Amino acid sequence: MLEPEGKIIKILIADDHPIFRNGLKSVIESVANYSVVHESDNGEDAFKYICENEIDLAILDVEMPIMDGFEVAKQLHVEKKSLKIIFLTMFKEERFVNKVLDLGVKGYVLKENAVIDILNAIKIVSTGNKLYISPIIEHYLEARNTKAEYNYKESFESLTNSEKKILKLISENKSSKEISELLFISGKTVENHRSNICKKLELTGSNALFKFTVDNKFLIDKMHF
Amino acid sequence: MLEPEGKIIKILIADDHPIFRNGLKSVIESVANYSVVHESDNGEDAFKYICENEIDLAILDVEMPIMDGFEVAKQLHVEKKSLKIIFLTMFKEERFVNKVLDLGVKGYVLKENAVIDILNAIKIVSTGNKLYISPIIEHYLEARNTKAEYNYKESFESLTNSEKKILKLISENKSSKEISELLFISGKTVENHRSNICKKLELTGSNALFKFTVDNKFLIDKMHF
DNA sequence: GAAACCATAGGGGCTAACCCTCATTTTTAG
DNA sequence: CTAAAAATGAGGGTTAGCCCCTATGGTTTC
Repeated sequence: MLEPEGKIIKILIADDHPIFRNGLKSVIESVANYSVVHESDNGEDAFKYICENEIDLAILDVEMPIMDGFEVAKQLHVEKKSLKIIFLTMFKEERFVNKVLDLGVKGYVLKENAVIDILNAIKIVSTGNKLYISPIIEHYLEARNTKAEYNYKESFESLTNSEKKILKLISENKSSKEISELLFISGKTVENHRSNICKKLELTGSNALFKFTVDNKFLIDKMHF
Repeated sequence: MLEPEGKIIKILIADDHPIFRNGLKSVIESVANYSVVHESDNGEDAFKYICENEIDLAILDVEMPIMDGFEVAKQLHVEKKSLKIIFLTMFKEERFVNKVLDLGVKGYVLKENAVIDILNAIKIVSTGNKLYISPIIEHYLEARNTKAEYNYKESFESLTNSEKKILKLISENKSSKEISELLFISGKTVENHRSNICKKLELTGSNALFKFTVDNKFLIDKMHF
């Protein structure tokens, strides 16, 4: 493993599993000019360290306590432009990848491919402004792009605050009656909102909305309003 | 880290994340008489190795390709009585712990506590027939035992084959009409089955069945009929 | 062969959610 | 200030699923 440049690349790793962190560190430091300068077991600690110290690259686990990888990236990329971020995750779901790219994250590496992929990812991401995504995920994306897929992100943004509030409660398995009692509004209003949500999300049929919230619980939980 | 006995304990580790495996190995082998004799990145490989070789302890990730930890344990504990099994997992859900204990698995360690817990677990499990469960999970279990919990496993077994078949299809988001067309039976029959399933599972109210299948998808997928 | 169980099927009632349309008030934006 | 957008409410219709009942033919079991 040789690198053309002698410059030391300062790396932060954040993952809540100490054993994984250990393994990751030893893989990374097998390359001479890579140095792991800080380890975090949660997103908040990583965020603080990055704000207060100069580092080149942050490798963030997506699933972490306190702040997850998404949160950290969201807070960071506005202020720190030189910083590169690589996500480590177990999820190969497409929707994640989209979200990641929106945040300005440069790398997306699947944990099960980590040994092979992480060094490639660091190399590509740290030398220039290029993107690295685990090959297996790229394969996924290609398959995805062949079929025209409805863009839920866009649709979510077309929802009003009331609609989002109600969508959230539907995802928590609340009936229209329960929602009306929680929000101190008429049951009829709730039903009207439901109806409008269905229209905006292009959902039709019995229970379509609840089924949608089940399938997209992740996105709904992350919804801000 | 001193051990009273000089006997070498032969350990197999199975986890689909190579970096985690590396880290785990180095933690384990920091103890003189622990030796990792084989690493697997999937359950099937682990199963085969264990069948063909004499090892003392298998540390299995619950989430693995081909065969998961549950499958491996299920196949093994009948034939190999001297073998000890420790599960490594990210899930602290109670239902998993119950399932694990039923299989004769001796250890249950959460990945986020792995560095501290795994060596304790190996020590306790390998010296005698004792059980080790990550303290944080034990805390969970205590809380759980105070409330009387409905036993779904029992209820599942009370379902007839037709009912199970239909429950599976409901979990796949099929309507009664669709199910009737798939099974070549009247829609009314499907509704009767639904009704009986609701009675057996003690579910009432609109959509309760579908909500149940969402919450218990894991169990339904494992259902045999 | 009676009892029990199962799969099948239908009648009929009820409700929650979906689906229109319309109307009023409040908030927001130009 | 005015126009658009959002939030609230309602009337009225359809449907899927829940729930109660009965009933018939087929197994299994004692």
